[in-house]
Amino acid sequence: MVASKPTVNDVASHAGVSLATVDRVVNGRPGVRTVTIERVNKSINELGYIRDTAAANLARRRLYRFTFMIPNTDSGFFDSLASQIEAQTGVLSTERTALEIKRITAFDSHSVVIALDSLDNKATDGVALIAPETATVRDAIGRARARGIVVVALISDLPSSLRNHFVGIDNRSAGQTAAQLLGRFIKADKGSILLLINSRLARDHLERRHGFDMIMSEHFPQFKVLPSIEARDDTELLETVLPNAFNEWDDIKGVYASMSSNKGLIDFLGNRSDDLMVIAHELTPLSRNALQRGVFDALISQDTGHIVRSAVRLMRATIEAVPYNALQERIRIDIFMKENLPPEP
Amino acid sequence: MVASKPTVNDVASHAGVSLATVDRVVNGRPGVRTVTIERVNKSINELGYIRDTAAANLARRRLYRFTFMIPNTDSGFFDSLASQIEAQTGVLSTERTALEIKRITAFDSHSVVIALDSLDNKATDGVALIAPETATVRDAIGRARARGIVVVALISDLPSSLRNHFVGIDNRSAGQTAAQLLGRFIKADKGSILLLINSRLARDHLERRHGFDMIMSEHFPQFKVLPSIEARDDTELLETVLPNAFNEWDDIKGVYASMSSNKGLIDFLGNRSDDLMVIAHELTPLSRNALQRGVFDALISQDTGHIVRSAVRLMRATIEAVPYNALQERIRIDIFMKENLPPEP
DNA sequence: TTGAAAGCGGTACCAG
DNA sequence: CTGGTACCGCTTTCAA
Repeated sequence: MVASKPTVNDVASHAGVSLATVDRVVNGRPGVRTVTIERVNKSINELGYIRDTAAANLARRRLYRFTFMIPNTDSGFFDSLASQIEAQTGVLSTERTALEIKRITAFDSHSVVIALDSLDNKATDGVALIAPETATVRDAIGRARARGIVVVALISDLPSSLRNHFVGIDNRSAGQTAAQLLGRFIKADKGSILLLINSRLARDHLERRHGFDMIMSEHFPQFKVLPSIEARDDTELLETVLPNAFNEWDDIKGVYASMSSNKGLIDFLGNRSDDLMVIAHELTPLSRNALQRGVFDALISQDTGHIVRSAVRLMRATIEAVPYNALQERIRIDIFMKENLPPEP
Repeated sequence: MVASKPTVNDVASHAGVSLATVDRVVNGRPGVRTVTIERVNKSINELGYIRDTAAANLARRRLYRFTFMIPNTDSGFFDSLASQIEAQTGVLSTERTALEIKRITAFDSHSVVIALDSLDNKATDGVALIAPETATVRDAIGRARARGIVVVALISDLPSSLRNHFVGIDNRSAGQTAAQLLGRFIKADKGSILLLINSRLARDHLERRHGFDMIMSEHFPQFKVLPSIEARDDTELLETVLPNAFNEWDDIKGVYASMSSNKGLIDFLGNRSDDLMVIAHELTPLSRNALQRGVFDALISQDTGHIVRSAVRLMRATIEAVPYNALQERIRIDIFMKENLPPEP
């Protein structure tokens, strides 16, 4: 009964013009008189025409080629990100989008710069990047963009060069969330809190620390937050650094591990049995297991599937110069406890 | 350089058959000799063909009409669900799917039965249902299905009639999560905990209570969980019931509000100032505000957008008789605190 | 049991 | 500036 959606054909006949002209107007292509444009737009409004993007993509047959640059660190989180990218590859091939993964050396601007400069703008339309915020990286991003490659920041923001082109959680809020949970979980009425980060160059970890400190000093002044330990996702490094910390400070009641590889920490904590409260980041097979065994008390996480899909949408929107609602696409800060863990993939 | 994805045409010529035959095989339609089927499948595998669903839908031009039956209770949660359905309507019109909302009387099987029986199977392909688990509802679901209408349960499972056709959170886990949070948040070393539910007929609330009790007795035996109060999303009822409860039990240290309308509870708590810990369900404008003001300490929630999209995918998959990965589509149990609230919509 | 051909809603090239 | 038309990848009559 309900007339089906109007198509370009309906608009064309209603406006008394040809298909081609309607197409020109709809896609804002040049070569149409203003009066004609107005006539077509009038018909579009009157008929309530909405473009069928699926059909458009089919006809257009444009292929988007995107590269994801992921640190090659031994981290379940980046592995999960990579596997999500692979998982999306199948789905996206239907949407004329091809994804490629390039592993770069972690915490190394130079590696990022080389990877970025070697990008062929004939074979790559966009790149999603996890990188430290340094001057050389910023310059390389500028060069890639000058060659017409769209660049977005993943996980860790690069506001100096990629304003509004960031896909990831609000890390300050993540740090605040961790602080609130940890502060409430710790039963003792005083003590120290240990904070582990990847690297002082990583903006995401700095932001988390800021958020964490803010809540701690405001709501839990009875706890003392120790200086951050830089762990660099380095399991061996942690093997020496952690015992030292616990020797030096004998009243540690909580740990906030903001880094992306938890192996060293879990190994260390697994051998202890005290009432330490531990909050870590990112849901991975390792951290899931630690949560289930009670080694971790909660996890702050971000959905890697969401991140990948959002990054793709952001790159496409940028290329097509259509709006992208960053607020709406904002990645959630997930809180996981043993009880609300999602099923294993 | 990379040859583009193979199409039905490639498969057809590779297998030495026509387009129509490939289509028959791909879609499992009858009327093809077994040998031919095998030949086509062989080509499909060799070429790595994957069906372009966008093009398929375009050609198929089938329209799916789905109805969502939502309780008409004064609840921000159901409103949010309804607005998500409306929001999806635009997007889905592109995917040849039309959504309709029908508000039914809350907690009333009779209303559900009437709505279900009045569904025209010529105008409706599927219905997503929030309903109590009663015999009359089960029978009405049976009749709708007999008429060829696909039925799925939303939010609250109806396992007796809709095995594997449920979209919502695992409510037992949700109750466990609430218990774990509440138990950890409460600083006192003993006291009572108040539990509020919608209705004893609502399976979701029963499951939450079970999960809650399980964790409480196992990990927090020092707290006493009081009998559930049935609140029926009725603000006025709560106005009398809550003061009574707090008079009768003067050592209440925590509240777990499992119902979907929090208005009455917030009004009541807003006038008190004690160290009560409160965990409620569902992120709505009201509960968001309560969280921000510190009236609530945490929220257990489920993403209404996800639920709507998942329900649509489940109904479509059922109609097309293609597999639906319930595990993969499982709705997350979200935990929100003041610090990790998503931006307002 | 199979194939040819006409679309689905758009896009893009080529003429006029 | 505008129109005609041949596709895009797949489905669906209608005949053979």
